[in-house]
Amino acid sequence: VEPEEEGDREEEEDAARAMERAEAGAAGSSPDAPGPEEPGGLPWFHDQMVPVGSYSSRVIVHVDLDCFYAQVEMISNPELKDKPLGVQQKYLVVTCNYEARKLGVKKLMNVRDAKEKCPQLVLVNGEDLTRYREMSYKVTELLEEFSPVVERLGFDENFVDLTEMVEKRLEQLQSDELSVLTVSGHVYNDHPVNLHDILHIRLLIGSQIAAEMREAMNNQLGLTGCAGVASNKLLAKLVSGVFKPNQQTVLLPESSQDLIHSLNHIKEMPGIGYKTTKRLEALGISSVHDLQTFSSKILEKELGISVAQRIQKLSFGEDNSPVTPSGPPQSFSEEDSFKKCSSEVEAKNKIEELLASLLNRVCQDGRKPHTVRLIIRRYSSEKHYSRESRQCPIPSHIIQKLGTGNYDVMTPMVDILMKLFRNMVNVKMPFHLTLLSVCFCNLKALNTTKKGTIDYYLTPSLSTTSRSGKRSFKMKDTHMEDF
DNA sequence: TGGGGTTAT
DNA sequence: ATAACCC
Repeated sequence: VEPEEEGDREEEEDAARAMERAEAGAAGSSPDAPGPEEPGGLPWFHDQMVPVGSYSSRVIVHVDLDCFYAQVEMISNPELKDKPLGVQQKYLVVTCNYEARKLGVKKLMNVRDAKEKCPQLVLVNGEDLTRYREMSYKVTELLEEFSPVVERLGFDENFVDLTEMVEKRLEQLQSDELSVLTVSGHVYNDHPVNLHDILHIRLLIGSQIAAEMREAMNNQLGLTGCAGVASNKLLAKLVSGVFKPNQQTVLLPESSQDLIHSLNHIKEMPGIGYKTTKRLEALGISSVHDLQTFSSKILEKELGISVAQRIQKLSFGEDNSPVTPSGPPQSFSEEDSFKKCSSEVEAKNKIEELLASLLNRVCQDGRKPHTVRLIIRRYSSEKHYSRESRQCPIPSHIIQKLGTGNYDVMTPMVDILMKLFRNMVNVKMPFHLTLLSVCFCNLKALNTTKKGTIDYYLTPSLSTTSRSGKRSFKMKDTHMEDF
């Protein structure tokens, strides 16, 4: 499939053009192409394989667990299994099992509406995410056994780049196995599979790996979910939802335009969120086709070159973003929302609760946070979404004591958080908060400072510039001396 | 709307 | 520190 010229073209490869090349090479029309039954043992496509290190069409799987929180609850308490079950946070049913969905319960439905629709609905409280988080990482770790390149998206979705794994299976494939190669699960739009098309072959192998992943999730963790296999993350994600509970779908390249045009509105395009949708609608853009055909120049002026180019590519089903291994989390946070918090004592109590949970989590993780942040949401009748935050470095003497669980780290941390609080909220004036959140971030693997060694002075992040506070590389944190 | 997460600016 | 995105 490798093009001869095109030396310095950008890595993003047009799926359609890759296809043309693949078809031209793979259709068997070339008179001197070796046949599938070639006695040399090498299947016909081996000479089409892409040289190591060059860009090629990828095989990506998107794995999406079915109603994840509800599944975890049903595993915790099997008596819930055959009942309509909703998971409640505050006055919302954030998710529910399929029994409940059959009876009309929807995600993010008000508890009152849900009970009205479905009086038999069983509700469990899901405000404590601990068990969901733990199960979520078990899933990611299981997938990492297949291939280490796993990117998490929320607690219940993962992308895996299967390209290398597929290449390996392709190399092991015997020519007599090729003719009996079959897809696992659905093919989007029932598009016919062409075993003479190398891209089809690779995606079929991807679909088999996806099936193995779902089997492993079910056998080892007792979880069901969907999977979508395609040539990039956008398409994999879109196609994973086509057949819904506990099924999988592969997208062949010829159907990618059908898939993206199956979206009824650009707001359904992953990567186009609330704000961008509003701005696009203001430009008269509402369908995928509208976005495809809209002037690139004007779009760039309106949204900035970065967003404009990215989302317009998305509208064609193009997405060159890599599957970025998530690894361990970048931050830990705990939040609580409420109708009203209007006194400092009240806030302090809530902050202490959040902090206590966080300290346990951070202790378990082993790494040390070097930054702490306090986030609030103020009451406002109309204004959607507005959070404010203050953050500061955690003093090193506190960081040292974080893992030990022994010394009292609560008191000094609460002091810091309350200073951040008073920096945001004028406690001498009336206030009305509806959310408090504490976040630990800037996590570092402990004790690798090499202090006193020559490395210490040769490592830019450790030497005096970043330690002298005011001359630091980026001065974003509120420093405690400023109070 | 909950209780989380991420990256870019 | 905020704003956008994701679940």
